[in-house]
Amino acid sequence: MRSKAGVLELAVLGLLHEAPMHGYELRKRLNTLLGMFRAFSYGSLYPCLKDLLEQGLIAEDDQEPVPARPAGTRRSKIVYKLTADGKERLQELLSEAGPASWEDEGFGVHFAFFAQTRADVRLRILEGRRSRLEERLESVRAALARTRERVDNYTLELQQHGLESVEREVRWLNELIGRERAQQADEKNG
Amino acid sequence: MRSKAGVLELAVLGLLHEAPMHGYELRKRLNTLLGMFRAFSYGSLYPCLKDLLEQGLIAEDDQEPVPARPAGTRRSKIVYKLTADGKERLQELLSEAGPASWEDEGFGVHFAFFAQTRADVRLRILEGRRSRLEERLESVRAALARTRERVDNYTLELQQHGLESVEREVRWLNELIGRERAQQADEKNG
DNA sequence: GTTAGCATGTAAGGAGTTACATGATTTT
DNA sequence: AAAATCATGTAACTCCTTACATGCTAAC
Repeated sequence: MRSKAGVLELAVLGLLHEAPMHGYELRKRLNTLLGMFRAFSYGSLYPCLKDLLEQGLIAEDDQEPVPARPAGTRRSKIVYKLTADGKERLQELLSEAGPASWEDEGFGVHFAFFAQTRADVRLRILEGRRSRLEERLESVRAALARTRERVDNYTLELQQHGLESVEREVRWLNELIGRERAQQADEKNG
Repeated sequence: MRSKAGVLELAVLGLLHEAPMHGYELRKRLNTLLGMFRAFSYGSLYPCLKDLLEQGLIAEDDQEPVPARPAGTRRSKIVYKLTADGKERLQELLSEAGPASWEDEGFGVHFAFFAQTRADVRLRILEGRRSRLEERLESVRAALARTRERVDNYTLELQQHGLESVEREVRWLNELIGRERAQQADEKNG
């Protein structure tokens, strides 16, 4: 019966785990963190915060540097922090190495919090994404081989560029997977 | 008062302009055409076809090779073709060089139909996308310079990879723009 | 003292997905 | 004759956006 299982939830919990923050700041950090991959608007962030608050995963952080404030005055900043439940939920989200973590929508966000993710989960996510991309490559290459001649130059150019982009990401993943494996081997020996 | 102004409308009209087709085939062609960029499900395609039919932009193509069919039997394939209004609408969509044509969601689809697009519109779309990406590069580079030290390796790796991907697309656009310009110059001379 | 940016929020809606439901046709 | 895949469609829902509404605070 849990709602809002989207990327935003993870992103917000992950960022608040690093440091308490208010909504406006959160959104900016979010959009620089995810830079090229995603951008969120206030219209989705604030409802999400409201929801997380109701679920008890985050709470208002009242440790303000200037506590003396006329009663009844609405403070203009609302700083949020993770609750114990929120930390637990974050760990749960960071532990799942399933489609949600390697499909296009989720991969960037999951990767962004790899520093807080267990090594074995990291590896499975990277491998999951790689095989997802390889599936895609194969199906597009097959389609290209089938329709080779009967397609205009722009369409071809687009497919070629798409293909190369994905091939590039696969090479990147290969390197990361290699590093992760080496690191795991180091830890076993050490 | 026009609805469904999404990418699907353009994609469907564009594909039907090349040849009449039924929904199932349309979806497959769509997903190989856009390959790496997008994928649509039947749940969005069929409602879209219904909508286009109601708007009179497409019509059922009854020129079947086997016209003799027991009356009352629902034929299992429904082949659609563009109407005159549909062709007009397609031209309208292909002529607009605005944000819809160079933002992430729309660019791939617009590019895919460049063969049917006027040369000046093509150029403006390519330039629009390039400056959009350059804006993004600048803001991410600025963010990177600001937060350089206080960020973990994975986050850095992600941002770096994102940056390089976009830089690569910019180079690709540069090449395409160069080609378009050369082609236009050729046409002026002859 | 007014513009620009900080800060929070809501209502309406867009564009798509998933899951379901059904039946025809082809392949094994 | 069973299984796969072709083919069409709907209902409920998700996640997010846009546009709006409001007020505070810093800089020029």
